[in-house]
This record gives sequence, structure tokens and C-alpha cells, in this order.
Amino acid sequence: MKRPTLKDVAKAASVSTAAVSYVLNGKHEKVSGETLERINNVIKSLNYVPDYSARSLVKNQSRLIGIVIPQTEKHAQLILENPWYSEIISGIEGKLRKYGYHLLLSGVNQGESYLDLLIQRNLDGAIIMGIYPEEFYEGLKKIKIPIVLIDSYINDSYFYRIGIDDEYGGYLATKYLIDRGHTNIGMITGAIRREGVVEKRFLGYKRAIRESNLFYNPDYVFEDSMSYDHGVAAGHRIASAFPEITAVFATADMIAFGLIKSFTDEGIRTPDDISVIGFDDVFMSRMFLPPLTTVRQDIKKKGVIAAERLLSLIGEAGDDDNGQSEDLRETILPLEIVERGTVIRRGNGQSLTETEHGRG
Amino acid sequence: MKRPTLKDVAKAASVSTAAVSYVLNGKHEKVSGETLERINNVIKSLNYVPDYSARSLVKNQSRLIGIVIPQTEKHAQLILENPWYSEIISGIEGKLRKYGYHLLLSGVNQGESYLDLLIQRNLDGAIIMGIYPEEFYEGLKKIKIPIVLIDSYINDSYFYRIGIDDEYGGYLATKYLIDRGHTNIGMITGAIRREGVVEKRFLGYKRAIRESNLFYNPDYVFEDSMSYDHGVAAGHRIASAFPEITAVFATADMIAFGLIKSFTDEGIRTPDDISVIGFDDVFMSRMFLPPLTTVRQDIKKKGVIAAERLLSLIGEAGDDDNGQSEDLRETILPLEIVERGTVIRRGNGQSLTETEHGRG
DNA sequence: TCACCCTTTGAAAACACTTTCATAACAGTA
DNA sequence: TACTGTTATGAAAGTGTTTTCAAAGGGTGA
Repeated sequence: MKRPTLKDVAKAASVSTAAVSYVLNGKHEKVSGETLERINNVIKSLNYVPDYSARSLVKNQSRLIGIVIPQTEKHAQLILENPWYSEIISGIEGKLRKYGYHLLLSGVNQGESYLDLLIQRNLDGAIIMGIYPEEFYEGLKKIKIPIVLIDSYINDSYFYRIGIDDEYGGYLATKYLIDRGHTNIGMITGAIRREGVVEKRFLGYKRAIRESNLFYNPDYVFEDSMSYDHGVAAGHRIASAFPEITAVFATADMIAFGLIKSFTDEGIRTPDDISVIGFDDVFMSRMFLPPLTTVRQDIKKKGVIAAERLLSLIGEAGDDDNGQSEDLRETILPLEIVERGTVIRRGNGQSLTETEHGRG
Repeated sequence: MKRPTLKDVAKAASVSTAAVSYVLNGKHEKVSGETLERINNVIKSLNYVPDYSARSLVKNQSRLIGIVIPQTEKHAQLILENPWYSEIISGIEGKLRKYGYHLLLSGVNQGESYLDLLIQRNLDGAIIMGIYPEEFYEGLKKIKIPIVLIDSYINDSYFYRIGIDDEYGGYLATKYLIDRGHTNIGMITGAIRREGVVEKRFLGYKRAIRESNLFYNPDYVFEDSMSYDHGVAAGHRIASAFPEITAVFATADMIAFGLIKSFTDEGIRTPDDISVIGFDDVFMSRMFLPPLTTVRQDIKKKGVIAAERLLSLIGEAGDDDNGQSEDLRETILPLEIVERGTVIRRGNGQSLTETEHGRG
């Protein structure tokens, strides 16, 4: 009752293993119609399924795609808690499975051992999220495997990248607040790292402020982590130390949720007392109360496109590229502001002349 | 510049491949200290990493664990959007990686092809979430692979199960509302399927009602899907057709969010006008405004335990079981109500005598 | 010095496939 | 009938490991 092998099938159909292999791989031109049918019958009756390990060994490809998710050092746990990742993975998985590829999901801290994994498991490609040390990317290049980077600003034409214009996003959000009469605008954000998305959004924030001839106050940017908790902490800090701030740009929706929560606890109402704009438009942003005004990117689509790009690199023609050969190295997805309930026009009310520089 | 193989290492160290294999697999007793060192040096200098495909082929094990996530038929997309899954996967991944296992994540619809995958890829085990057709489980049993079922009520001692007492959870939630003076209690839920968690929670709901000598009204249970959207729809329906309902039990936090949202849109305040209790305590429940009162289960722990159980089944002693050999086939995790801001005692206020049977 | 035993080593088979290449079979043509 | 060309088939080599088993090596005791 052992699992049948290709050899068993060959014997039962009284053909060579080569013939069986041919039909398994759809090389029908190598096999006559009659034997084809015979072999197929045996396969079915024996319940034969090919062994990927063996196949992988000889073909040197695994039909496995690696997905890399950054992992906090503290918790040694995936950042999956951030719904952003869930959404993008959902997009990736859907596409990949359609083409017979499977997902190898790994949390990665500093890149370290992932390179070995890539080699050991013969991965056919990888989709990488997050920012890692220089050496990681160098290692990636050495292993000659198709790589798609999501939200990375690594300036190396070796890699294929899917992203958004984060600088513009930051600008958009900030400008949106400025246009609504806000002049003291805080920014709450994760770590501003060299060439990371956050840095770009920060740049956009500053550009909007300067362009409008407002004063850029470094004290108004609260940098820590892309987390709910940071939002909470920053919210309390703003409430107690910066009453003049009337609007904040959170560089992630999760941060915005934390902000609003702590504002609420402090008795500051959103948007009546302070406006908040987020970034991402994760699934739950529209569920939040009040629904979050935010800079929307199509997260799931990002995943789908990343998967398509990878497939086409592997040679599976997964790209629904309509002929136009744009520069495939870099795909920038559009951004838009979705207006919901957390931003209000300042000066809309009555008492603002009285307490011009603050919420009171 | 090809990737070095074990054979290359052997040659460079002028030993046989067997010796190299021994040190790779930590069989140090087979290799003298001197050669051990020499081999290790060569491995390092050649940057050698073993090929899992080959190893897998001969050892007939892959160090790969399958994770099965149910998938909606419509969207052919993972249900990852539900943060519940993200959290549990996060728990699983953390544990498994520590032991050198990797995660193969798949969305599965009706079970169909997953059985083949299990065989093809030589998976060492699988963790299965969701409910599938009978044949799927039959197939699972035939392939003799360690399987851990999460939240399943399949009554078959072949499988190892991790879950909670859903009936009790439903009872707990409903009783909590009853104890706070509510008598007309709605239940909003996903599909009540044979032997599913939802059915159990439903049973608990009914038990609590009967036990308190209240009238069980089938019209008060809104069955559709475990989704935010269903919550929204049900909320509107309750607002327009069932003004006498003063509290609802949502069998998933996601549903509760939808409910509260639609109540808000209808001008019904939570908890002042209607109380809502959820189930799960997903990460975002405490972030919600108002923070959601809910039946808490430790989702991440569920994942960790599932992983541990699987590891110990595989023989990796991943179980931190402190000696007691309870019935490992079934692990029931505790449940507790976390009181936050969405349930209020009825009759607490003043006007309730006036409009005794309704919100007004 | 020899026999014996224990440790260390290496040759080779096995794992389940793919693919190349040679051959067999066959029909068609001169 | 012999030759050519085409197609269908199968033998065998190769893929990178693990593991068994036999042999070599080295020490010990007599």
C-alpha cells in the first residue's frame, strides 16, 4: 500500500517511465494517442500523484514562491497583525495558486538566514516586503532568482519593484489638510529610515508645508513605529503638549486609529476638535468610527500585480500586460484621498477667531 | 560558478560524501574531531547549503507544514482579510520557524485538490482551519500525515483538535446580556453549519435564553456570513423591523463592527440605545470606538499550541507539555468576557418604564 | 609480532523523477 | 526490394542527498 511511483505506473501500463513522464508533462507529441489514453487510465486508477521533491531535484525549480514579511525583533512574530499584510498576501496567493505555484511564508528579521532558505528550497522567486540591510539585497542578487520588491526604494535596476509614490502621498495628505485651513499639522510616523516609504512620505509632508509658506516645526513630527500603540502615545503627547496642533497626518491607518483613540480618551473629539488623515486605507478604515479619511492605495491589487510580475519573470506569462511594454522594472500604483469622517475644515465653526492658535 | 554540492565539499575536503552528510546531520559520533573541523571549514568557505529537494527525496520528509485557510467561493481569495486568521498564523509561524519548519500557505475551497498537494509536496503535517466536506477528512486520514484541526467539531479520534468551548462561549455572551437586564436579544451570525463553531455558539445562545425563561424568537437570529457586511445588513434590518431588540450577540467581532456601524448610521447609539457583544477579541476590537465588549479567546495562543501539537506529533518535541499527559487529542482553550464599551445595563436610565419594550 | 576489536572512512545503492539519445517500427518512395 | 525519413518508444544517465555496509586504519593486550 505504498504510494505509487512513476515506475509503478510505467509497469502497469507496460511502457517506459519516459512515456509516463511525457504525458505527465503534457508533451503529447511524444506519445501516441493510444498509449496516452492507456497511461492516463493507469494514473487515475492507481491514484498516482508525482513527487515534487524528485521533480524539483532534476528540474531545479520548485513551484514555490517565497513571501517575506518583516518581523519585529521583540516579538519574533509576524507583523501580520497589521491588516495591510493580510490584504496584500491575499492578493498574492489568489493569483499564484491559479498558476500552480505555492506560497512559502516566512517572517524575516534582518534578512540573515533567508538567503539560505531561498537556495535550499530552490524557490522559483520571491516577493519581499520591508526594508533590510544592504547585504541582504546583495545576497539576493547573487542568487539569481526573480525578485519582486514591494514598497522598496532600493535603487538597483536588478530588482523589480511595485510601489506607490510615497512622496506624493505624503504631499497629498498634508496638502489636503492645509487646503482645509489647518496650519499646525503634526505628523505621526514609523521610523524614518534611509530610502524607506516613511522617509518619502515625510518629504512630501515637508514639501506641502513649505510650498504653502507655513512654518515647518520639527517638534510636530513624532517618529517611532508604524503601530497602533505609537498612535496612542503620540496622541496623548499632542493633547498635553501641543494644543495648537489642529490636524495630524498619520503615515499609516493603524497609527491613526491609535491617535483617535487617545484623543477620545483625552476628551478631544475627532474631527470636531482635531482632524486626522491616515495612509493606506486598510480594510478596517471604513469600518472605524468615525470612518477614517485616508490616502488610499489598492493594497490587494499591489499583491496581484506583484504576483503577475513574478510569474512573467519566471516565464509563466502571468502578466496581464496589454502589450504596452512600459518599464516593467518599476510599477507605480495610483493614490487617491478618500474623504470620510475624520477631517474637518478649520474655521468652519465660530469660535476660531477667539482662540486662533489652538483647540482651546 | 554553479552552486556547490555535497560532492564538491567532499572533494575539497578530500573525504567521502558520507562524511560530509554526517556532519551536516549532526552525527558527530561518526566523524572524528579533526575531519569534522576540516569539513566545516570547507562548507563555510564554499558557502555550501544543502538542497532540500534532494534531502526530501531520500528522507521522505520536507520540513514543510501546510496551513489551510478557507476561501470564499466568490472571490477566490483568502479570508485573510479577517484579522482572526492573521493573528493565528502569526502564532503558528513564530513557533514553527524556531524548529526549522516552513509554512506552506494555501487557500482551499472545498478541499478538493489539497489532498494531492499534501502528497506531492511531502508535507510533514498540516494545520487546518475551516469546515470542509466529509470526503476531505476521509482523504486526510488516508494520507497518514499528522493533522491538527483548529475549531473543528469533527468527531473522529484520528484528528488532533484545538479549539474552544463554543457552546459555552455563546452561553456566556448571551447570559451576560441577560444579566444586564436585556430580554429581547438578537443573534447575528455566519452560516449555521452541521457541527461548526457557529452552531455551537447558537446552541449556547438558546440555552441561555431558555434557562432564563425568556422567549426564544427565531426571528431574532440573523444568519448569513461571518462578515462585516452581514453585520451592516443585519443592523439596518434590526433598526427598521425589530425596535424591541435592545441587545445583540454577534458571533464574530467583525460582525459586531458592521452592526455598530449601521446602528450609528441609523441614529441608534451603542451602547446607549442598543448593546452589542462580539466574539473573538481580535486585535482591533480594543481599537474600535467604542471599544468592543466581547468574548475573548487567545487567538495567537491557539496558533502556538496548534504548532506545538503538530511538532510533537512529528517528533520534534515542540510540546511544552509539562509532563501531564492529558488527552492530547483535544485541547480546549479558555474563554472570558472582556468588558469594554458596547454593553450597558438596561433600565439603568430613566425613561425605560415609559417605552418599556423598545428603544423608542 | 600477531590477533582482535573498535573507530573512522568511503563506495555504492536508493530515492522518484526528467531528458537525451539511440533504436525500433513503419510507411512512403525509387 | 532496398533505402530514406518520420514517428514512437525505451534504456540509461543524471539530479543531490542519505544511509548501509564493508573495509581500512589504529590501537591494545597477549
